[in-house]
Amino acid sequence: MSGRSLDHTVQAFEFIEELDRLASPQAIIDAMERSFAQFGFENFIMTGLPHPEQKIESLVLLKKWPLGWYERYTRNSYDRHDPVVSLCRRTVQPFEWSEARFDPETNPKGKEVMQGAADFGMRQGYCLPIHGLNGFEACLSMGGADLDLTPQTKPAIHLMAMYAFERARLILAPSPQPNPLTAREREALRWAALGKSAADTGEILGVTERTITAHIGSACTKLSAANKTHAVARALQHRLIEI
Amino acid sequence: MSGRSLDHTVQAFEFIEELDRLASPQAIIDAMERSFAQFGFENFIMTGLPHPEQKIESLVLLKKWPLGWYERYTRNSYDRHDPVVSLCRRTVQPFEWSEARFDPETNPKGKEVMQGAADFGMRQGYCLPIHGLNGFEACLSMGGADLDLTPQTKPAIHLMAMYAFERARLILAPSPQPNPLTAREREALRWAALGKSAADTGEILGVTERTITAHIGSACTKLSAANKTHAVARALQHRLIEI
DNA sequence: TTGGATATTGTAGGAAATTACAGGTGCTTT
DNA sequence: AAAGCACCTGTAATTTCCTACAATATCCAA
Repeated sequence: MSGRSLDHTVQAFEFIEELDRLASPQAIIDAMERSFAQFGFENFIMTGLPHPEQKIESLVLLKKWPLGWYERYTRNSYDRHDPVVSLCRRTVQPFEWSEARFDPETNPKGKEVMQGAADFGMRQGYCLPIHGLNGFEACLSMGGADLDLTPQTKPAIHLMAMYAFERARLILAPSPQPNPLTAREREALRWAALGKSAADTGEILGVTERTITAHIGSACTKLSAANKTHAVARALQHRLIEI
Repeated sequence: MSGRSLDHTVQAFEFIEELDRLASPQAIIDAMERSFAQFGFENFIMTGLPHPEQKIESLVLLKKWPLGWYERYTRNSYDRHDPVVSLCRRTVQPFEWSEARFDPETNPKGKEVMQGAADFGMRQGYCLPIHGLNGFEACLSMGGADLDLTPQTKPAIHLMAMYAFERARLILAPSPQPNPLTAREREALRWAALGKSAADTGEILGVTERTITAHIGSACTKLSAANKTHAVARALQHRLIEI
């Protein structure tokens, strides 16, 4: 192992040790800024990936990101066309932005997004997808003009990014919003997701079919769902039920 | 950082570099045996987590595991009661076996499993859960009599375990199964997940309601789903559709 | 060229879901 | 005590879904 790689290695573990002592988002940003700079990263953003009805702005945990680019990105909802976001949803392994292929036919804005990032000084990038349980999706995406990405440095970056994300998540852990569904509504949806009819579920739970129908209807209202299938999809998406 | 931690750090990255050159499962086992020994691990097993109808034996990727314990474990289907397996399904972060709590009331065999492992020389253990994209669940579980688990060594073990798993997965399971659904079936399910009726979707896709019904029916057959809601839930769970 | 997969559409009957209207019980908070 | 919420149930009309039986067209690979 070369001396330079060894440096990275040691600094990666020192960064992780340091993380445990950081108590504020800004402290994490500062530490990341210092430690990721050795690999050429000038910017980074840590964010959840939005559902269709969500905006990415509401899911950003922390960032050091070109302001102009961030504004243009959010204004144009580029996350819906970003090849990096798309690949992020489809893999659990970290990847270089350049590996995020896209079809210009079906996604004409893909090129626009990648070019925009380059215009703001991020010609290269590295992205760590985060997949939690039940479909929680997030990422730590890092960019720069000239990166030091080699088979030696990538694992170090990977490790640093993972622990940085976990630390930020711990600190910023959004106050857990209470589940809007009642226990019965969740049960009714859960059995529906498993293919049971209202009559089936009623038998399982020892109530009438009519009661289950009422619970499903109530859940549909709360979830702004058009029907049972829609409600189940939304409940799964938002991890309100587990199957 | 202490000298001892530095050793671990360097060896972790050397292990990862070495992995890329390993082409057989046995070579991975040998390398893991050498590299994990420094942390006190004498045994390890890399395995998928079984669904209710599966046996864990069919999902083991590779192992260096006490044979007597493996036989007793599989014979008694201990994986259905193992607190480590249970926690593995519920978290994405690595954990010590001792962190896997269980309620003796609802899971009387939990104690039996943990004691059994200890009897075979594994009084302590560390487990890395693996959660893939299609609801795929796996883990790399490692055990020993006296482990060196500290805030310094854990990230190194974590990194080594991740890359060892990924390498083994590459060698042993090179071809992920293609999406069993056709493009039309996915479209039909996607619109259903968004709350559209068959008639709605037919209008959107420019075909008749009957055609959408046929696609949904076909998807139900392929997914062994009882109805549309069930099919959508399964498709979401296995990430066959994106909404 | 021929078989297989995919996509498409039809009819028809029964099952299930959705909605509207209406009401009762039990528990907790104000 | 009153109000609010979760939970439970009923009838009835309407919509949507599911399935069984059939059939045609296209594309692609053996």
